[in-house]
Amino acid sequence: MATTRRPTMSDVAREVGVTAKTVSRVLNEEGPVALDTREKVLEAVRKLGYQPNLMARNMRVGARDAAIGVVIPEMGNPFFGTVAGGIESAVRERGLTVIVGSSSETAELERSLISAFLARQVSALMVVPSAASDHRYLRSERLAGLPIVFLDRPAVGLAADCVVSANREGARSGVEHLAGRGHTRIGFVGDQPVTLYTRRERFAGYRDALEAFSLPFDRALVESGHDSSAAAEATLRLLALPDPPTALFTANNFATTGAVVALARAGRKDVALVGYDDLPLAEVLDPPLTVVAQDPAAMGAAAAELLLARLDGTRSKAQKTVIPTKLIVRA
Amino acid sequence: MATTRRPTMSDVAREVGVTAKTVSRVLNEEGPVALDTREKVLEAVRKLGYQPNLMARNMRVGARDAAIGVVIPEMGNPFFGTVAGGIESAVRERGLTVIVGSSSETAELERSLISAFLARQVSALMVVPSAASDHRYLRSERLAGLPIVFLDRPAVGLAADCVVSANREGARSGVEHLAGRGHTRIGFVGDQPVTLYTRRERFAGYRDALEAFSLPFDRALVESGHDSSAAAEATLRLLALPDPPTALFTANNFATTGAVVALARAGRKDVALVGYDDLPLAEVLDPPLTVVAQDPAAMGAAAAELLLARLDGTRSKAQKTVIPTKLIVRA
DNA sequence: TTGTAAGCGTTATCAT
DNA sequence: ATGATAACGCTTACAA
Repeated sequence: MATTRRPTMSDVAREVGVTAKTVSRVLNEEGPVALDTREKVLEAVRKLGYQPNLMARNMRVGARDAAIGVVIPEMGNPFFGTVAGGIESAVRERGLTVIVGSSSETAELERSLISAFLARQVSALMVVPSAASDHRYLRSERLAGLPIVFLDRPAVGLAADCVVSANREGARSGVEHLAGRGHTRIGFVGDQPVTLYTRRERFAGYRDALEAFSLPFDRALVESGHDSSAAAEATLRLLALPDPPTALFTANNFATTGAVVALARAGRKDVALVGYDDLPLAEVLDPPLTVVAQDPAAMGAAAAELLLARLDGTRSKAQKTVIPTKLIVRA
Repeated sequence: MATTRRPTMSDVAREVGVTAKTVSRVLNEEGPVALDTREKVLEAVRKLGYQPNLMARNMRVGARDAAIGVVIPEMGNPFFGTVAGGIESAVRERGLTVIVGSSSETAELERSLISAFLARQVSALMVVPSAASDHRYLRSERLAGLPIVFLDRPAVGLAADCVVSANREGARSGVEHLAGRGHTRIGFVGDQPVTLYTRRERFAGYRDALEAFSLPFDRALVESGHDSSAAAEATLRLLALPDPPTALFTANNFATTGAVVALARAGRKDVALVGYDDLPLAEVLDPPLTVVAQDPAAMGAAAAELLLARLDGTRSKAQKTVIPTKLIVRA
């Protein structure tokens, strides 16, 4: 298999009998070109299957690559997938490409992904930070004018734009819903590690709600688990308590899934449940699941808007956009 | 805000008092370099915050970018998200970056994404083709030795590697499960458009099963819908039939979600349901949901393996890898 | 209307 | 052990 070399602009030029510059003119619709030269060039382009080399172009023009680098913790998580989709569609009409990488929630991978993006001369960065990461090292990039927007969780050690969910208020509304229905022992199943921004905020909202209803805080009612099977086990531990909770608040979609499965297996339809983040099948569960719904697509779109404004030269100080949540009562 | 220029290799060189080439030598650990020159260079790199420009490097080396372009229909669909995640983790240790774009299931967007990837000199392509697309235009790329692997659905008009689910056999096993339990009128709710490869194959499996059980085929029992609300409506149409089905086979995850919701709203626990593709909450539904489970992560990993082999120079003819499904009986 | 020369930030080649 | 020069594929500035 004679692996043929990819044709360059000069190959096209030679084919037609002109200079590379003329081909460049035709392709960029720049300056005057004789009509039949134009025709011939375009035909040669088709014939040779010529594709311009964007890398070379960008380098010469001194522009960055028309791509934005996006770092998310996991691709398989529909929450982050939807966020990434929101970013992409908001950014597409501007001719920007999205490069996505996943950090598996580790600071090392996050940093190495970001380096890879920077080395590729991306025009902007969008990052869902992992729990342990510190973003001081990005200061020089920010100073150099590279737009960076943080998503779902704010940056650490860096004043940068960010778009987050109304975590604390949302969690509070969910827990108050339970308290309002007479529950006094409400369990909390949150993400791991507990230092995660969203986990901390939602936990704070949980405590806010307890306080608002003058309910005592009991550390024994707080459990954690990163994936849904860990959350299921956490749920069982709570149910096995001497003085078990009569209601649960689960602080993210995996936690909710885990708790729903655990309760169903245990046949415990008497335990009330409110989850942070909506689930596709929430309404058909038995009992139907009340949730604090986020709007991941809106988060992605808002982040993209901020980013585009920065790319357009907006120089205002770092902004924090909070996307409201919505309590969907189904029980 | 003095938007400082990003330092180049020559900047580092000037700082130390050497030539760019020497800096290059240090950074690439190539050729002999005096120990203290090395030290000084590395310090200058740190001090200036120098980041090598990958675009320039790749251009000079004549190598393609160490990235693989992945085209999926939708990021928010956990099936494709998980597939993409499988690809990424399989490919990461080789130092390859994944660039993901979504085609929104349209041939135009798919093609323009692929062009964007090619212009960026990606090392390989991985594509979930949209329904209407034709891939003849990629022949020259294949000839030029660019590895291309098709995922979930084969290429059209192009002999290329592909990794697909055992659609026909899987669907057949699911429908046979229903027939085996005595159902003689089994509805089919599939994807739209009906020309979609996976839809056609799973439909063929449905017919295989009917034939195996000597059940008559009734066109009225076949419905379609692309998202879950369309599938819900399709389900209601089936139930409203004069001689309605007593069981349903839903041919993808959205169709399944839609049908589950529709049945629950109608309070129809008597209608049996088997879905293609597993759902996180399948086991806790009432009645529990029996599914034909796919393995999206395995699909991504298998595709990545094929791709890496091609990158390593394997020149065998196009391969088709079929990932088996598993019937999970829960009812 | 088209061509020539130079240069973007790297690395290959050949000197020194 | 290091440097000078050319080159990758393209575009800018200027000339013809």
